[in-house]
Amino acid sequence: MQYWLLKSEPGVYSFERLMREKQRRTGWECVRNYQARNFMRDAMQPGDGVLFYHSSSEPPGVAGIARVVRTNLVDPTQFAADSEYFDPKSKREDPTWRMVEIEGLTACEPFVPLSLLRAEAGLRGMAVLQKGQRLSVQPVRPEEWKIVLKLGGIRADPLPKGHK
DNA sequence: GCCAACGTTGGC
DNA sequence: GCCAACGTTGGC
Repeated sequence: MQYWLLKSEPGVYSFERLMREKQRRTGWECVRNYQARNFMRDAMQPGDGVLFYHSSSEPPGVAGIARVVRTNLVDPTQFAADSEYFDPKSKREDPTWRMVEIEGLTACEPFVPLSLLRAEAGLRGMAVLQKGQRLSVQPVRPEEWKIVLKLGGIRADPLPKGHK
């Protein structure tokens, strides 16, 4: 079991919106980056933990946590001709873009702003804090997961203890 | 709005 | 396969 950080602009899709979805679930559509695609296709597993990160917002930071429900699903937006995420090169029989389904679990209370993540010694190596890191799907270490939950006031980790 | 960092595109 | 040009991300 592994942990991940997923970025979303709250103006486009927020953690609050996820929590209002039927079953609190949504397909993580519209990712158009190969490295992120590969994580969703090859590495993520049902049951993995997700830090839901709000980017391009004031302030940016972790809004809540979720879990991975299903992985390596076909992103339908690549075939939607009227979508800005339409990919004319993608083939039905071999779709280029994949997604995962996630389920919202718990909001951070309080919200964990980026500035607080930066101030935390134990998070120095966290991917989202590294200069130039723009990837929208990032692996998170178990220690980092634990620290962020603590900062976000989530006392009881809702996910089963991971083991390597 | 700025701009550094990074990814993608396309000519050669 | 190189790499310049261009587009995007995302914090500030």
